[in-house]
Amino acid sequence: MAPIRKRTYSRATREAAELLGKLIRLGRKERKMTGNELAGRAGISRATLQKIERGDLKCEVGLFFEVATLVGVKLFGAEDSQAVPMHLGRINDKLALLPQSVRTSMKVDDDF
Amino acid sequence: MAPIRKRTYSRATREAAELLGKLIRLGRKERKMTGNELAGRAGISRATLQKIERGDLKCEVGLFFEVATLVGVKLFGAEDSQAVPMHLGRINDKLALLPQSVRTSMKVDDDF
DNA sequence: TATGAATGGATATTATAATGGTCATTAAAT
DNA sequence: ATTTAATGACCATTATAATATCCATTCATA
Repeated sequence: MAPIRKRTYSRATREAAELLGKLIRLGRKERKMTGNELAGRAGISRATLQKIERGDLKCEVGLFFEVATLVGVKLFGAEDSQAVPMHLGRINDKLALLPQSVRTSMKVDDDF
Repeated sequence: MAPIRKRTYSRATREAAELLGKLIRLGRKERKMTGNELAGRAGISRATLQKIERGDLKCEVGLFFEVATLVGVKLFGAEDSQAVPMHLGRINDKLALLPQSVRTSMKVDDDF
């Protein structure tokens, strides 16, 4: 009955999702696809596609990305299909160098 | 009991989420934050943060973006804070020019 | 202008994500 | 080497996203 959970999102988050949603809608229209067509291809309902194009933050990230991919929206400025895998490789390297566990140095015991 | 719904995602989608997740983990470690700290700041559970950093496609896009923002991961190659709003403006302009409704021209009646 | 496709929005139901808790393992700092 | 925070993983519960379906409206075409 009572709304138990209320989330807030930063402006950056809201605008990023709104942008992605509109890029998707733009891509869809450029390809002359209807909402039903795109939803069908993505394997989702038209209602969900509408939420995505509206930038609804509650939708699955997987659905956002899947639909974006279907209409040719490049994620992470991925010019070609190998950009993301390549970027992934570099990130893995950087992560491997970092300490595995972050430890906040418990005490600044500098009075020795 | 029986798994009713099974979704598949394209490779591009999976890799994009994996990349974003790792960028988040990298950003977190660079800032020397623990999982609990970041989860707390984002207002989510540690378990959910772990899913996000793993690139779990089932998580909310809003949570992905919120956490990314918190650790300084730039979405859509947004160098500064005004890049996304500016991009948004341009997209709105392009959308305004397009026909509001996509109509698959019923018949290719080109024998006139 | 008429007409039907396309869209926008709402709702009840169903599938599932997020949570909070627990336990085992790892590894940073002493 | 010891200690203990940090992490990784799992599970039952709860909150909620996705669906299906509906109706109203808009608008591209004939």
